[in-house]
This record gives sequence, C-alpha cells and structure tokens, in this order.
Amino acid sequence: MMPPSESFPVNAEDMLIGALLRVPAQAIHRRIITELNAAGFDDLRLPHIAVLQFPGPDEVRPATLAERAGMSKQAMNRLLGSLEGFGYIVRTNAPGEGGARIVRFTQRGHAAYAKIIDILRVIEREWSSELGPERFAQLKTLLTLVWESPLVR
Amino acid sequence: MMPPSESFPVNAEDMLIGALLRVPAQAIHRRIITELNAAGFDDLRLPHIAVLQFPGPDEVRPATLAERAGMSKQAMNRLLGSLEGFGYIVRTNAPGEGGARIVRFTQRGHAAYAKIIDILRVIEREWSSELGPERFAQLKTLLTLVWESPLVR
DNA sequence: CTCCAAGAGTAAACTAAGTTTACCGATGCA
DNA sequence: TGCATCGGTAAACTTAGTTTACTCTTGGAG
Repeated sequence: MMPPSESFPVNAEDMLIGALLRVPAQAIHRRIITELNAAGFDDLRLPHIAVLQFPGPDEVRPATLAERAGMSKQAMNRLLGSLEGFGYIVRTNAPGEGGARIVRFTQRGHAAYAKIIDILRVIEREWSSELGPERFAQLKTLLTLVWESPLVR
Repeated sequence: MMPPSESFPVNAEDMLIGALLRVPAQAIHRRIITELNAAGFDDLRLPHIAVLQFPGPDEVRPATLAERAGMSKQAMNRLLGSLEGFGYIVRTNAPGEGGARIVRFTQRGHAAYAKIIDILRVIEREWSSELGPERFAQLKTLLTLVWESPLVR
C-alpha cells in the first residue's frame, strides 16, 4: 500500500533502537518490491522477500529457507509454490537424500535476484552520499558487528 | 512461530544494508511480542506492532496511525477494533471535528506500551554491553541520521 | 531382516490480515 | 442550498500463515 510519510516530531534522543531499525528496513522492503515490479518482475509481492532475502534460495532445501525466514515449512512451501508457478524457481528431488528437495533459481529467478542486489547497491550509494562515505561505512560495520553477535539469534 | 537460527556463513563484506537492518529489526519484533505475551499481554500479536510502534497511538486519529504504519485506514481500523476488544484502547468521537475519532489508551494499553519501552531498554542495554557503549551510541546516532534524512520517507 | 523413530515434504482446514470497492456523515466553502 | 472533501466504516475478496495430520525415505536397534 501507500508508504508512510512520517511527519511527527523527531526527538533523536527519545528514539529507541526498535523504531530506528524498523523504519528504514521497512522502507527498503517497499522500495525493493516497487522497483522489482517496475522492472517487469510484477508478480513478486512483499512476502516473497522472505524467500529472496540474503543469501537467496539457490541450491537450498525448503526447510532451511523456512528456518532462515523464521516461518513454518508449510508457509514457506506455499511461497515456494507461488514462486515456482511464476517461474522464478524449480524444486527438484535431491538425489539419494530421502524425499528431500532442492530449490534452484530459473533464469528469471536469477535475474530477479540480481535485480534486488542492484537495487540495494543503489540504495547504498544514496545512503553513502547522504551520510558521507565514512559514516555509512561505519554504520555497516556496526550493523555487521550486531549481526555477528549472539544478539540477533 | 519459531525464530530463525541462522547458521550460514557470514561474510561481512558481502552483506548489504537490507539484510543488515532486516535481521535485527525482525529479532526485536519477535522478542517484543514474546515478552509482552509472557508478561500477561497475551492477546497481542505481531501485526499489533504496527499500532503500538513509536510514538504510540495515544491521542491520535486512526487515519494518522494508518499513515504511520503505511497501511490502509481499513486495515488499521481492524487492528484498532481488535485492540479495543482486548481492552487496550478506546475510540471516542473528537468533539466538533466531523466524524473524526480519537484513539486513547486504556490503563491496560498504557501498561502494555510501558512494557514495550521496558523491553526495548533492556535490549539496548544488552546491545550496549555487547558492542561497547561508545559503539552502541554511535550506531544509534548514525541510525538517527538516517531517520532524519529524506532517505526513509 | 524387520520394525520403528526421525526428518523432509505436502495437504487441508482454519484463522487472521490486508486490499479493493463502496457507502455514511459532518464540515466548510462556493 | 449544494456539493466536494475528509474521516470513518462495512463487506467481499484474496492472501498468508498456523495447526494438525499424513506420506515417504533413511537409518538404526533389536
């Protein structure tokens, strides 16, 4: 739907980490979907982000994707079903591995994933020029520390 | 549902800003809901975050809340309906202002919101002690810059 | 060798969420 | 007086995600 256009007073010191992370993360998601749609990948919607998120679903088991996304295998399976229907991925049997399956990108899937990377790189350039390259690099470094810490597990 | 327990290789330099923001933001949301539920506010679910998010729905119009959350008035109204049913808020008519309504916290609503602030403060303390206070402060400063910039509007 | 537990995938029913479309009521201005 | 506008609602439709339950395969314990 419509993007938020926040205009309430911003008191920097009052902001808690939750809002500080949520708002930009949301803005990025919306933008990814919007630009993906505009680029011809117009059957992708917000929930598909759960599948397409880093590091992508190529050569991965559905159950692994479900865990990454923090959702049930069944919910992930439905998403995969729609992505397969749209021609972004295929699921094939993992040979010799029980009933296990492997998700693989189709050409269209690869293209969409590459487009996401492109969009993110553009966003990074914008942020970098808005904040200044050193500060942006610092931000990424700090977020990477968070990522690597046990905080978000 | 189950939280993700990421264990794929993390190459710091490959991480794009999207994933760096999304993962911790998601982790925080899950934790807020989990602890809120554990604290007796057990009818609150993930979507309610859209209403309870900073700076909270007290003394605010439904349409404003919808815009903040980036969703339709109708979707917000449903959320408000459920929150009202659970006794977290009440909607009263704004006197003299057309059919306009005002959302107000009940006591329970105030308590839940205060609990969210508490949880976030605990999280901030944890992050601060994990990263070191200076680095954590720096992270917040940088995120505040992002927030104040036109990047996320 | 057989049986059974464990793990992966799938299916179906149910619930919840959010969008579109459409309508009501009040305000305020031409 | 008439009407455009804005805020709020309602209903129908669609999409998502959970729970519950079943299948198939593998691998071990007996």
